[in-house]
Amino acid sequence: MRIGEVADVSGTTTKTLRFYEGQGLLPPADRTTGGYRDYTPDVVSRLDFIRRGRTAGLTLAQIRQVLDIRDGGGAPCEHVKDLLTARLDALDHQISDLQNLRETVAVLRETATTVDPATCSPDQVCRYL
Amino acid sequence: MRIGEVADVSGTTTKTLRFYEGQGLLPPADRTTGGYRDYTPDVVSRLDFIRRGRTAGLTLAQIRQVLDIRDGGGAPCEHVKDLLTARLDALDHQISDLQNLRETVAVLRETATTVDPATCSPDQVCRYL
DNA sequence: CTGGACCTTCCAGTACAGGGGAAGGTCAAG
DNA sequence: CTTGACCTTCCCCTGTACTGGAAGGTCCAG
Repeated sequence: MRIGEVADVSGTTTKTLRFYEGQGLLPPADRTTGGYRDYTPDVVSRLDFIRRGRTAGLTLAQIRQVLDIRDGGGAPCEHVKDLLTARLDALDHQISDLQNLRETVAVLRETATTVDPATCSPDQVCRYL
Repeated sequence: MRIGEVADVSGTTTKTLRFYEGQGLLPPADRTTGGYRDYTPDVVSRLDFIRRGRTAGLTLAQIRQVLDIRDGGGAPCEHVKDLLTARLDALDHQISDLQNLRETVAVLRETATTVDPATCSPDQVCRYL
Protein backbone atom coordinates (compact mmCIF):
# COMPACT_ATOMS: atom_id res chain seq x y z
CA MET A 1 0.00 0.00 0.00
CA ARG A 2 1.21 3.48 -0.77
CA ILE A 3 1.13 6.18 1.86
CA GLY A 4 -1.91 7.96 0.40
CA GLU A 5 -3.94 4.79 0.42
CA VAL A 6 -3.02 4.08 4.04
CA ALA A 7 -3.96 7.64 4.93
CA ASP A 8 -7.35 7.27 3.24
CA VAL A 9 -8.13 3.90 4.78
CA SER A 10 -7.09 4.91 8.27
CA GLY A 11 -8.68 8.33 8.09
CA THR A 12 -5.49 10.26 8.64
CA THR A 13 -3.06 12.17 6.42
CA THR A 14 0.23 11.41 4.72
CA LYS A 15 1.78 14.14 6.82
CA THR A 16 0.72 12.39 9.98
CA LEU A 17 2.01 9.03 8.80
CA ARG A 18 5.47 10.43 8.10
CA PHE A 19 5.35 12.27 11.40
CA TYR A 20 4.46 9.08 13.28
CA GLU A 21 7.31 7.27 11.58
CA GLY A 22 9.66 10.04 12.65
CA GLN A 23 8.35 9.78 16.21
CA GLY A 24 8.89 6.04 16.30
CA LEU A 25 5.21 5.14 16.46
CA LEU A 26 5.42 3.37 13.13
CA PRO A 27 8.42 1.29 12.06
CA PRO A 28 10.26 2.66 9.02
CA ALA A 29 8.24 1.52 6.05
CA ASP A 30 9.73 -0.58 3.27
CA ARG A 31 10.50 1.28 0.07
CA THR A 32 9.70 0.56 -3.55
CA THR A 33 12.50 0.84 -6.11
CA GLY A 34 11.30 4.36 -6.72
CA GLY A 35 11.72 5.30 -3.08
CA TYR A 36 8.02 5.30 -2.22
CA ARG A 37 6.96 3.96 1.17
CA ASP A 38 5.37 0.54 0.75
CA TYR A 39 3.13 -0.43 3.66
CA THR A 40 1.78 -3.82 4.61
CA PRO A 41 -1.93 -3.67 5.48
CA ASP A 42 -1.34 -4.40 9.16
CA VAL A 43 -0.19 -0.83 9.63
CA VAL A 44 -3.87 0.04 9.59
CA SER A 45 -4.66 -1.77 12.82
CA ARG A 46 -1.63 -0.19 14.39
CA LEU A 47 -2.93 3.21 13.37
CA ASP A 48 -6.25 2.22 14.81
CA PHE A 49 -4.62 1.46 18.08
CA ILE A 50 -2.91 4.83 18.05
CA ARG A 51 -6.23 6.48 17.33
CA ARG A 52 -7.90 4.68 20.22
CA GLY A 53 -5.11 5.74 22.51
CA ARG A 54 -5.50 9.36 21.37
CA THR A 55 -9.25 9.08 21.95
CA ALA A 56 -8.50 8.05 25.52
CA GLY A 57 -6.40 11.18 25.86
CA LEU A 58 -3.02 9.46 25.89
CA THR A 59 -0.08 11.35 24.46
CA LEU A 60 1.85 10.00 21.51
CA ALA A 61 4.78 9.39 23.86
CA GLN A 62 2.62 7.19 26.08
CA ILE A 63 1.20 5.31 23.13
CA ARG A 64 4.70 4.81 21.87
CA GLN A 65 5.72 3.24 25.17
CA VAL A 66 2.91 0.70 24.82
CA LEU A 67 3.85 -0.07 21.23
CA ASP A 68 7.49 -0.46 22.20
CA ILE A 69 6.58 -3.03 24.83
CA ARG A 70 4.46 -4.94 22.34
CA ASP A 71 7.16 -4.68 19.67
CA GLY A 72 9.67 -5.99 22.21
CA GLY A 73 7.55 -9.11 22.51
CA GLY A 74 6.05 -8.22 25.86
CA ALA A 75 2.45 -7.85 26.95
CA PRO A 76 1.74 -4.18 27.64
CA CYS A 77 -1.40 -4.97 29.66
CA GLU A 78 -0.11 -3.87 33.04
CA HIS A 79 1.42 -0.74 31.63
CA VAL A 80 -1.80 0.15 29.85
CA LYS A 81 -3.73 -0.41 33.05
CA ASP A 82 -1.39 1.96 34.87
CA LEU A 83 -1.69 4.55 32.13
CA LEU A 84 -5.46 4.41 32.29
CA THR A 85 -5.43 4.75 36.05
CA ALA A 86 -3.13 7.76 35.88
CA ARG A 87 -5.22 9.26 33.12
CA LEU A 88 -8.37 8.86 35.17
CA ASP A 89 -6.69 10.57 38.07
CA ALA A 90 -5.49 13.43 35.91
CA LEU A 91 -8.95 13.83 34.43
CA ASP A 92 -10.53 14.02 37.86
CA HIS A 93 -8.12 16.75 38.87
CA GLN A 94 -8.62 18.59 35.61
CA ILE A 95 -12.40 18.43 35.87
CA SER A 96 -12.31 19.59 39.47
CA ASP A 97 -10.05 22.51 38.57
CA LEU A 98 -12.34 23.54 35.74
CA GLN A 99 -15.39 23.31 37.98
CA ASN A 100 -13.74 25.61 40.48
CA LEU A 101 -12.86 28.00 37.72
CA ARG A 102 -16.39 27.81 36.40
CA GLU A 103 -17.67 28.87 39.81
CA THR A 104 -15.26 31.80 39.91
CA VAL A 105 -16.29 32.96 36.46
CA ALA A 106 -19.98 32.44 37.23
CA VAL A 107 -19.71 34.70 40.26
CA LEU A 108 -17.88 37.35 38.25
CA ARG A 109 -20.48 37.24 35.54
CA GLU A 110 -23.28 37.41 38.06
CA THR A 111 -21.69 40.52 39.48
CA ALA A 112 -21.39 41.93 35.99
CA THR A 113 -25.12 41.60 35.41
CA THR A 114 -26.21 43.06 38.74
CA VAL A 115 -23.72 45.78 39.60
CA ASP A 116 -23.98 49.25 38.14
CA PRO A 117 -21.08 49.91 35.77
CA ALA A 118 -21.05 53.50 36.99
CA THR A 119 -19.48 52.30 40.23
CA CYS A 120 -16.43 51.30 38.21
CA SER A 121 -13.34 53.29 39.07
CA PRO A 122 -10.94 53.81 36.18
CA ASP A 123 -7.84 52.81 38.11
CA GLN A 124 -8.99 49.23 38.41
CA VAL A 125 -9.75 49.11 34.67
CA CYS A 126 -13.00 47.24 35.19
CA ARG A 127 -14.69 46.31 38.42
CA TYR A 128 -16.12 43.18 36.89
CA LEU A 129 -12.85 41.36 37.12
CA MET B 1 10.21 52.30 39.87
CA ARG B 2 12.68 50.05 38.15
CA ILE B 3 11.56 46.87 36.49
CA GLY B 4 12.83 44.57 39.23
CA GLU B 5 10.95 46.47 41.87
CA VAL B 6 7.73 46.31 39.87
CA ALA B 7 8.27 42.59 39.39
CA ASP B 8 8.72 42.06 43.12
CA VAL B 9 5.74 44.16 44.12
CA SER B 10 3.42 42.62 41.58
CA GLY B 11 4.64 39.09 42.12
CA THR B 12 5.80 38.54 38.58
CA THR B 13 9.15 38.61 36.78
CA THR B 14 11.11 41.14 34.76
CA LYS B 15 10.87 38.79 31.81
CA THR B 16 7.12 38.82 32.00
CA LEU B 17 6.99 42.61 32.26
CA ARG B 18 9.04 43.04 29.09
CA PHE B 19 6.96 40.38 27.42
CA TYR B 20 3.73 42.15 28.35
CA GLU B 21 5.13 45.40 27.00
CA GLY B 22 5.97 43.64 23.74
CA GLN B 23 2.46 42.20 23.60
CA GLY B 24 0.92 45.63 24.11
CA LEU B 25 -0.55 44.84 27.53
CA LEU B 26 1.63 47.48 29.12
CA PRO B 27 2.41 50.80 27.47
CA PRO B 28 6.08 51.33 26.66
CA ALA B 29 7.67 52.44 29.90
CA ASP B 30 9.54 55.72 30.22
CA ARG B 31 13.28 55.43 30.25
CA THR B 32 15.91 56.85 32.56
CA THR B 33 18.94 58.53 31.00
CA GLY B 34 20.72 55.21 31.32
CA GLY B 35 18.04 53.45 29.31
CA TYR B 36 16.40 51.68 32.22
CA ARG B 37 12.63 51.34 32.22
CA ASP B 38 11.11 53.75 34.72
CA TYR B 39 7.61 52.78 35.84
CA THR B 40 4.98 54.82 37.61
CA PRO B 41 3.38 52.92 40.50
CA ASP B 42 0.02 52.64 38.75
CA VAL B 43 1.44 49.89 36.56
CA VAL B 44 0.94 47.66 39.59
CA SER B 45 -2.84 47.89 39.52
CA ARG B 46 -2.76 47.27 35.79
CA LEU B 47 -0.74 44.14 36.39
CA ASP B 48 -3.23 43.18 39.05
CA PHE B 49 -6.00 43.48 36.52
CA ILE B 50 -4.08 41.30 34.11
CA ARG B 51 -3.58 38.74 36.85
CA ARG B 52 -7.28 38.72 37.69
CA GLY B 53 -8.10 38.23 34.03
CA ARG B 54 -5.66 35.34 33.82
CA THR B 55 -7.21 33.84 36.94
CA ALA B 56 -10.56 33.94 35.19
CA GLY B 57 -9.00 32.01 32.34
CA LEU B 58 -8.91 34.86 29.86
CA THR B 59 -6.13 34.89 27.31
CA LEU B 60 -3.67 37.73 27.14
CA ALA B 61 -5.22 38.74 23.82
CA GLN B 62 -8.64 39.05 25.45
CA ILE B 63 -7.26 41.00 28.38
CA ARG B 64 -5.50 43.25 25.95
CA GLN B 65 -8.79 44.00 24.20
CA VAL B 66 -10.27 45.13 27.50
CA LEU B 67 -7.25 47.28 28.28
CA ASP B 68 -7.37 48.80 24.81
CA ILE B 69 -10.99 49.83 25.32
CA ARG B 70 -10.18 51.36 28.68
CA ASP B 71 -7.07 53.07 27.28
CA GLY B 72 -9.20 54.46 24.47
CA GLY B 73 -11.33 56.18 27.08
CA GLY B 74 -14.23 53.77 26.85
CA ALA B 75 -15.92 51.65 29.48
CA PRO B 76 -15.13 48.01 28.82
CA CYS B 77 -17.99 46.77 31.01
CA GLU B 78 -20.12 45.31 28.24
CA HIS B 79 -17.17 43.70 26.56
CA VAL B 80 -16.04 42.15 29.83
CA LYS B 81 -19.55 40.85 30.43
CA ASP B 82 -19.53 39.25 26.99
CA LEU B 83 -16.11 37.75 27.57
CA LEU B 84 -17.25 36.26 30.87
CA THR B 85 -20.36 34.84 29.26
CA ALA B 86 -18.36 33.28 26.46
CA ARG B 87 -15.82 31.96 28.95
CA LEU B 88 -18.59 30.36 31.00
CA ASP B 89 -19.94 28.73 27.91
CA ALA B 90 -16.55 27.44 26.87
CA LEU B 91 -15.95 26.09 30.36
CA ASP B 92 -19.25 24.24 30.34
CA HIS B 93 -18.37 22.62 27.05
CA GLN B 94 -14.90 21.80 28.21
CA ILE B 95 -16.14 20.26 31.46
CA SER B 96 -18.74 18.25 29.61
CA ASP B 97 -16.15 16.98 27.13
CA LEU B 98 -13.84 15.96 29.92
CA GLN B 99 -16.63 14.20 31.77
CA ASN B 100 -17.43 12.20 28.67
CA LEU B 101 -13.77 11.36 28.27
CA ARG B 102 -13.61 10.39 31.92
CA GLU B 103 -16.46 7.94 31.38
CA THR B 104 -14.71 6.44 28.36
CA VAL B 105 -11.48 6.02 30.24
CA ALA B 106 -13.26 4.66 33.31
CA VAL B 107 -14.91 1.97 31.20
CA LEU B 108 -11.60 1.08 29.60
CA ARG B 109 -9.94 0.83 32.95
CA GLU B 110 -12.76 -1.25 34.35
CA THR B 111 -12.31 -3.63 31.45
CA ALA B 112 -8.60 -3.70 32.12
CA THR B 113 -9.16 -4.86 35.69
CA THR B 114 -11.73 -7.53 34.89
CA VAL B 115 -10.76 -9.03 31.55
CA ASP B 116 -8.10 -11.70 31.28
CA PRO B 117 -5.02 -10.36 29.48
CA ALA B 118 -4.63 -13.75 27.85
CA THR B 119 -7.58 -12.97 25.59
CA CYS B 120 -5.48 -10.24 24.02
CA SER B 121 -4.68 -10.88 20.39
CA PRO B 122 -1.31 -9.56 19.28
CA ASP B 123 -2.64 -7.86 16.17
CA GLN B 124 -4.62 -5.36 18.15
CA VAL B 125 -1.59 -4.49 20.31
CA CYS B 126 -3.64 -4.43 23.52
CA ARG B 127 -7.26 -5.26 24.02
CA TYR B 128 -7.57 -2.73 26.80
CA LEU B 129 -7.71 0.13 24.39
C1' DC C 1 38.31 51.88 40.13
C1' DT C 2 36.41 47.67 40.72
C1' DG C 3 32.93 44.42 41.85
C1' DG C 4 28.40 42.97 41.92
C1' DA C 5 23.66 43.78 41.33
C1' DC C 6 20.83 45.35 38.17
C1' DC C 7 19.50 46.59 33.62
C1' DT C 8 19.37 46.38 28.13
C1' DT C 9 18.33 43.81 23.56
C1' DC C 10 17.99 39.76 20.91
C1' DC C 11 17.66 34.93 19.80
C1' DA C 12 16.10 30.47 20.84
C1' DG C 13 13.46 27.05 23.16
C1' DT C 14 9.56 24.91 25.96
C1' DA C 15 5.12 21.35 25.19
C1' DC C 16 1.87 19.28 21.82
C1' DA C 17 0.60 17.21 17.36
C1' DG C 18 0.97 17.99 13.44
C1' DG C 19 0.23 21.57 8.92
C1' DG C 20 2.09 24.47 4.87
C1' DG C 21 4.61 24.75 1.15
C1' DA C 22 8.90 24.52 -1.82
C1' DA C 23 11.82 21.87 -4.93
C1' DG C 24 12.14 17.92 -7.06
C1' DG C 25 11.44 12.63 -8.26
C1' DT C 26 8.07 8.60 -9.92
C1' DC C 27 4.46 6.41 -12.14
C1' DA C 28 0.49 5.32 -15.08
C1' DA C 29 -2.62 6.91 -18.68
C1' DG C 30 -3.42 9.07 -23.00
C1' DC D 1 6.20 12.28 -24.74
C1' DT D 2 3.68 14.75 -21.77
C1' DT D 3 0.43 15.57 -18.25
C1' DG D 4 -1.23 15.08 -13.75
C1' DA D 5 -1.50 12.62 -9.61
C1' DC D 6 1.24 11.00 -6.36
C1' DC D 7 5.43 10.65 -3.84
C1' DT D 8 10.15 12.29 -1.61
C1' DT D 9 12.88 15.33 1.80
C1' DC D 10 13.46 19.69 3.92
C1' DC D 11 12.53 23.43 6.83
C1' DC D 12 9.54 26.62 8.90
C1' DC D 13 4.93 27.75 11.16
C1' DT D 14 0.82 27.25 14.19
C1' DG D 15 -0.96 28.80 19.41
C1' DT D 16 0.00 29.92 24.46
C1' DA D 17 2.60 32.36 27.84
C1' DC D 18 6.34 32.73 28.92
C1' DT D 19 11.64 31.17 30.23
C1' DG D 20 16.80 30.74 29.51
C1' DG D 21 20.83 32.55 28.22
C1' DA D 22 24.38 35.39 25.80
C1' DA D 23 26.66 39.79 25.20
C1' DG D 24 26.92 44.01 26.81
C1' DG D 25 25.59 48.64 29.43
C1' DT D 26 24.47 51.24 34.13
C1' DC D 27 24.63 52.27 38.81
C1' DC D 28 26.13 52.42 43.51
C1' DA D 29 29.00 50.97 47.49
C1' DG D 30 33.49 50.23 49.18
